[in-house]
Parts: sequence; structure tokens; C-alpha cells
Amino acid sequence: MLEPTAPNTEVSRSSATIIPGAALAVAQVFDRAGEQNRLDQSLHRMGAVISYPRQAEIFVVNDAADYLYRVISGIVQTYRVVSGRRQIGGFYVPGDIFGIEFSPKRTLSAEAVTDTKVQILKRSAINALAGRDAAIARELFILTARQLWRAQERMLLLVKSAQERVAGFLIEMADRMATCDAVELPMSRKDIADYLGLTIETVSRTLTSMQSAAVIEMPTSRCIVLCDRSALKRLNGS
Amino acid sequence: MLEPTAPNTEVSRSSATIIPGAALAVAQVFDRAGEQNRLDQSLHRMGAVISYPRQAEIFVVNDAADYLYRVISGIVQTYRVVSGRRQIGGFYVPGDIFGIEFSPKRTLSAEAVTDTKVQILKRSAINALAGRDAAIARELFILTARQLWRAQERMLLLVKSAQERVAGFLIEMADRMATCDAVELPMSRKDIADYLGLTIETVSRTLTSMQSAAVIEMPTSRCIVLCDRSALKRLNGS
DNA sequence: CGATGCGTTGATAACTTTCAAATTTAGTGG
DNA sequence: CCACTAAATTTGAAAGTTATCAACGCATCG
Repeated sequence: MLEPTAPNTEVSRSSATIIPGAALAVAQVFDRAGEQNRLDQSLHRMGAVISYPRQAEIFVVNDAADYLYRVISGIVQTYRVVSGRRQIGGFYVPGDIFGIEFSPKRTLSAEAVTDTKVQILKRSAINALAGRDAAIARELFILTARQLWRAQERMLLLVKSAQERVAGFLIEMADRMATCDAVELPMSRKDIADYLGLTIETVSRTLTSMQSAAVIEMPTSRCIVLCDRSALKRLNGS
Repeated sequence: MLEPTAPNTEVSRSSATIIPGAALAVAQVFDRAGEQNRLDQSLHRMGAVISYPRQAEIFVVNDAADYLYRVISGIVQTYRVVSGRRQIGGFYVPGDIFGIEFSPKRTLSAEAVTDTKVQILKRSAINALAGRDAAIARELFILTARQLWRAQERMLLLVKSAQERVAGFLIEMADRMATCDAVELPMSRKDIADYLGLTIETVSRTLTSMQSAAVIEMPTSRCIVLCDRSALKRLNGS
């Protein structure tokens, strides 16, 4: 696994390139709206930035969970392989923080889906910071609560039919990454299938049938246009 | 929905009956082991205790999420109904805390599976406490991280076969509630099915076939004896 | 004793996976 | 830039798994 002292490390001073999406989203829904985000402020000046090429391993199961990571650019996925099957823990887009663990060791692996830059944040430093500053500790809690909420949403997704899962996936991705109605999927069909607990064939067939039903269009296999969001939400079953 | 001022409310002074299972478990795996749990200490003197009869509603979706709850006795489940299907968010046993939300409104409902006593904890009070005391805020974070971890484990469960899910469920319940190898299930087949994203028939058939394979025994439908844990773990696929 | 709720069992239908092959896309070296 | 090769995606047919519909057994409770 790459260490923070790897040659491609560079100290983060150019905070202009850091997209504070996650923190902003939290601020939107939580308690005091005007309150600026102390955690986010602190993180900006905290960690080094590491670049990973496509498919590079960021950490693997059982590594020491000594760092949090914040995505600066690119896409990261966490995953776990159990008895041959790979389950994706989640996808992380710029602004998202990943690597939060309950235990001192990694329970998931993480890899770069595309070329990616991440900022690394020493867990001990964050803990120390949180110990001194209650506001930061509280924000750390909110951040985790948000990921918990997302995990719960996904549990609901995983018990549905293939069509509902794919529809839900497209809606989620559109919400998180889309500029308009077109979603540029950075991940392969295999990644999607593993995320949804389906096979690549089922994902492919479902997308094809949605295209036939004029709910989506696929100019290329990685680009999906959401023609009829209300139909998608109906398919999603909520 | 029942309010904390309901007639069956009683102030919690008899802290001897409160089982700090969740907090202890956290302490076991987290950083400094000797450190006593400030959150837990504070909670003991914080909230009133409410009793709910079997199947009573504790809160429902869209209620204001103004309280955290700590189970004192009995079993609670959170759930959500979406397009006819009910998905169980989780089961909570004595010592567990539930009702953590990212948003100010409930995204899940909660009901008592058995006759239950819960301690209620005002969210604003906890927030205030966390704002003053970084140690408490940090423990709140750890608590949430733990639930996140559990949610992730369950996502892995939900993509498996029926047999693997049921095996995983039995192992989880045995770990959380069993005195020895016998698990007294407090919930119905329907609850189990909704938790695992299966039907009651599939759950029933799977349990029957496990009994035929001498992996478990069922003296009654609610009591399950784990005869062969290693076989269960094999069926669980990990 | 009959009603009711819960759990089990059986038969069939629907859905998803698996295996196989065709087709498209992307990557590489000339 | 093109051609070639490898990888990714789509499509088809058959097999396997789970859901659905229906009936039955069993215990509890008035």
C-alpha cells in the first residue's frame, strides 16, 4: 500500500482546488445554517495530497486505519471480497471523505476508479483536534451520521428488484455527479453490478430495457441521459 | 406518537438497571481502553424512562428527530415501508442506542418488538453537552461509526443467497443476545424476513433445511439452537 | 369449540444468474 | 492514423433461486 511519504506526495497549499461538497451538504440540512465548518477549515491546512492512477490500491483490508481521506478529484470506491463475490461499500466523489472506521483496522479496501487525488488526514491528528475542539468532534459525528444515512438508504435499495436497484443507482449518481440530465459514469458495469449486488448481464439488460422504454438514452455505454426522471422514480418504487 | 410526558414516564434514578453494553463494546475496540465513557456516564443521569408495550410505535417517519433512545429492556426495531415492502433498519437490544439521524426528521419508524423500556435523551441536550465536552462529542462519533460499520456489514449480507443471509442472521443474533448456543428470537418470521429482504416462506424453508442438515435445532419456532457454528459460518460464506 | 394469528409445506410462476457467444469499444504498437 | 489485440459490453438460451399463491397444522384466546 502506498504510504503518505510516497514520491508523488505534495503538500496541499492550493486549497482553491479543494471542493468542500460534503461539508456544505451537511451544513445545509443540519442545525445552524450560518455556522461555518470548523472541521472543513482545519482539514484544508492539514494533510498532504497523493495522486493515484486508475485502479490503484489506496488501502486494503487489515491495513492500519491511520488516516481519513478526502477526495479532491476523481472517484474512489471501497469494496470487500467475500467468497468470490465483491461487494462495493460505496463510491466517493470530490469533497467526500472516506476511510472512517470503527475499528483500528480496515474492514474495507479502497481503490481509485479513475485517476484520483486525495488529501490524507492523520487519524491521530483528527482525534487530537476533536479532543480539543468540540465543534470539530461534532462535525465528525455529523459526517459519520451522514454516511450512516447513506448506508441505510442503500440497504433499502439492495432488497429491491433489479429494475428498482438500477433506477435508484441512476438517480443517486445523477444527484451526486450530474451537471444536467446526463450522467457520465466513471465506473464499469462490473463496479455497478457489485455495488447493486447484481451481475453485469442483469445490469446491462436492465439498462437496455430502460432505453427501449425511452426512460434513458445511452449515447455511449458510460454516458447515460435521464430522459424521464419521474418514470425512473416510479421504477425505483418511491 | 407517545411523548416523553406520557403517563408511563418515570424519572431514571435506578441506573443499576441500565446495561451499558454498547458503550462497553465501543471501549473494547477503540483507542484507549482504560478510559471511562463520559457519554455513558452523562446519559445515566440524563433522560426519563418510558415503557412501551409490544408492537407500540415509538416514532414514525417524518416525526421531529428530537431524541436519542437507549434500550433498557426489551427489543426495538426500526423500519420503513416503501411501495408495500417493509425493510427493517435494525434490531436494538438492551444497551443499544437508536434514533441517530442525519436529518432533523425521522427517516425510519421505530416500534417495540417486545414489551420495552427505553431511556430518552433530548438531542438538543446531547448537542449542548457535546459542544461543551469534546470527549462526549467524540464518543457520539464513535457510537455512530459503530452503527455505520454494522450497516456496512449488513449490506454485505443483503447481496448473498437466502441460506447465507439466514446463517448470517443467526450468527449475529447469537453474538448479540445468546446466553449459550440457544437463541431466543424475540421477533416473528415476518420481522426476520423483512430484515433479510426475503419472504417468510423462504426464511421458514431455509430454517427447516438447516434443521434437516443438523446445523440447528428448533425446539419451538422462536427458539433456535446453534448445533454447528462452524457449519453456519461456512453457510454464511465467510 | 370456533376464530385468529403464526408458521410450515407444496406447486407454480417470475426473476436473476450462469454459461456461451457475438459485438462494440479501448488500448497499443507500427 | 490505422490495424490489431485485449477488454468491456451486449445479447441469447438454459438452469437455478426465490416469490407468489394456496392449503394445512398448530397454538392461543375468547
